[in-house]
Amino acid sequence: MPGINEVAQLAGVSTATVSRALSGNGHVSEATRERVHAAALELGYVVSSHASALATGRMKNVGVVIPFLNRWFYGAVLEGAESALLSHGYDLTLYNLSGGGDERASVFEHFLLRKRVDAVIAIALELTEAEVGRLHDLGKPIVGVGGTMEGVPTLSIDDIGVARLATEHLLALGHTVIAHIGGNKDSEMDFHVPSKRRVGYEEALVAADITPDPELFEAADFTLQGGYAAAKQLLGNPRKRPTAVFAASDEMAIGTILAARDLGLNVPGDVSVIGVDDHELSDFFGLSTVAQFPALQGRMAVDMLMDQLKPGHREISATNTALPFELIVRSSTARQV
Amino acid sequence: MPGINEVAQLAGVSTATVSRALSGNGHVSEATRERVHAAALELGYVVSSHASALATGRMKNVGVVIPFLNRWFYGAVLEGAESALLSHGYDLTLYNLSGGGDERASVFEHFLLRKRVDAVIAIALELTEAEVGRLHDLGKPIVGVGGTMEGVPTLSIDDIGVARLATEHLLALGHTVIAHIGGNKDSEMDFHVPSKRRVGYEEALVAADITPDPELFEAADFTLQGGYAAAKQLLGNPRKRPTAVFAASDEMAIGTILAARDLGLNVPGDVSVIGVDDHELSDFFGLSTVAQFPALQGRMAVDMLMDQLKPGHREISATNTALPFELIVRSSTARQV
DNA sequence: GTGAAAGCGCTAACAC
DNA sequence: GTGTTAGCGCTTTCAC
Repeated sequence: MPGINEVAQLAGVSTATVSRALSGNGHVSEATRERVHAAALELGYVVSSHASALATGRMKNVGVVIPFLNRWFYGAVLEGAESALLSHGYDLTLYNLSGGGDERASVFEHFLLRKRVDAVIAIALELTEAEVGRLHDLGKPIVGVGGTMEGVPTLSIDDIGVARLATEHLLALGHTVIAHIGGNKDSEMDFHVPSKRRVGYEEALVAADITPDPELFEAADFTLQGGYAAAKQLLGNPRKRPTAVFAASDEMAIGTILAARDLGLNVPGDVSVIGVDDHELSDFFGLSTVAQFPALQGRMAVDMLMDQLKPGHREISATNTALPFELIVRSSTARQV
Repeated sequence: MPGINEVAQLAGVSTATVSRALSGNGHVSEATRERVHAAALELGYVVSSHASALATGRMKNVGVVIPFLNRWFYGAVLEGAESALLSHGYDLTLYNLSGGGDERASVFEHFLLRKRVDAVIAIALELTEAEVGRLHDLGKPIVGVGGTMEGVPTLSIDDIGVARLATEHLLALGHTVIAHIGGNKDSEMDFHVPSKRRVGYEEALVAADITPDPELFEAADFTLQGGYAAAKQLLGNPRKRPTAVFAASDEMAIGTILAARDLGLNVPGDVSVIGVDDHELSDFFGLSTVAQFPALQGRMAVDMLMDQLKPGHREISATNTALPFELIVRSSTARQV
């Protein structure tokens, strides 16, 4: 493993010059620059990141904390963040907090704080004040995605607005008996997403002079299976069958479409279905949905972080930035006749 | 940010003792151990990983290279690897190679080699000899998952055996006209998985004295949509409709089930369907499958790596270890009457 | 434009 | 069991 010394020797310059030539910091004549690069290439030299990190205090590495890895949405956010980070020359150190609570404590105590990362992106995870404080004490910027956090710049979607938009679409089509499949206690994640979506749903109904009916609400766990079971309950009710269903996630909406089929109901003839996400399968199922753009979310988080990591921008404006969303109408929703 | 010096001062010992007490290497009296820990806690001290990495040469960090993030299978492998790594006190630095070819070169040149990682786990990615050589020159162990690689210990499933098992299940149920949905050129990933599965399928047929019929093969891209389209072709053929379909992935198998429904065919009454993976949705669809256990694969890869990272075990036995798989019979396969 | 040298914060011999 | 000290491999003033 060649070190900077070997390169310096081969190029006939000092290690300082090698450092300058390779990092681009400081002035080096074009001629020596080339000589150094050639020498480095010949020796297959690569800087030792710890040595340079030790000398500069910068790691070029950001920690990403995320609650799930094998769910489409989170995978997509992660993918967006990873490629953005890579293009900025940063590594991404992954911390998956799907396990229990002590795993979380351990990640914070033993990993994030070891100054191995320059900054942290928290996805769909609400950090405690203590966690935020600890990180900030160490001078590490944080960006949150998926909800707001005191003292932390965040990126989050207007979940109430998303739900209202979906519900309004159904209302505009003439539906009045609109059911909602939302979250249960377990899926009431860190930012109360399920609750907010239910609020948006109810707001839209009220705005249309319809009183929300608790019987038209079913809780599920945001999975296809859960949506299927919930939809069976809703659509199987002979007394009060909804003509439309707004599911808080596309996976649950797809479960709803499948349940409708199994009950002999036609979508959208007998029942309209709309979800949230624009899941990779939504197009296949012709599901109308309110798209959020997870990969974009990951990329935006990285951009925000890069701003904060720039030497100048020291004052963090700990505000929330709204994430875009968009109604996509496919064939699962139709006018109520 | 307190350093080891402050802790040493507060505890009234030398920095060496602090290091020993905190890392557990070397002997320290119980009394001072406690004093040091108390001091560290009071100051909120955490070791600087770069400083210790520079001093020891160990980073406690492994790089994971993976081709996809938002596909269930890969997410699950990653999840298994992440939690195993965490429990060994290692960080996981993620490199997603879903992008183009230059992204791959860049990851190797600029990231993996910066000695930020102690080792590399390559998932479903066949490293070139040059890549392996470069890594080994730097003294970094590698473990491969999903296929074999010259000079690298690997973990991989017997794809031919998997396919044979699935096909034999169908044969044993009395099916003789068995179609196969395999991969297309694009999905012919690094280890020729689709080709191997097709070979296994054909071997099983031949062993049962059935001549593989090219007309009963359709290529798809391993997605649900792709499987659906392929199945439509196969099951829509009025002249030679198969009574069973073996899909090379569960997602394609689920697509097949959906296609059968849309064609008015009953599964398993009219057509039996079997896949590979044991995808999270397979149980819901009653899909018979040959399970592979992605999270376990991730964990096993980490275990192999830890063995190699142990001081003693310097000689790498670059052999392949077979991964377990298992037939799971659900309701999508039945006796051909 | 380039070199010399002083660290960055820790660990690991080596003494005691 | 504990302290002293010499690096680990870079970056970055400060001279020249």
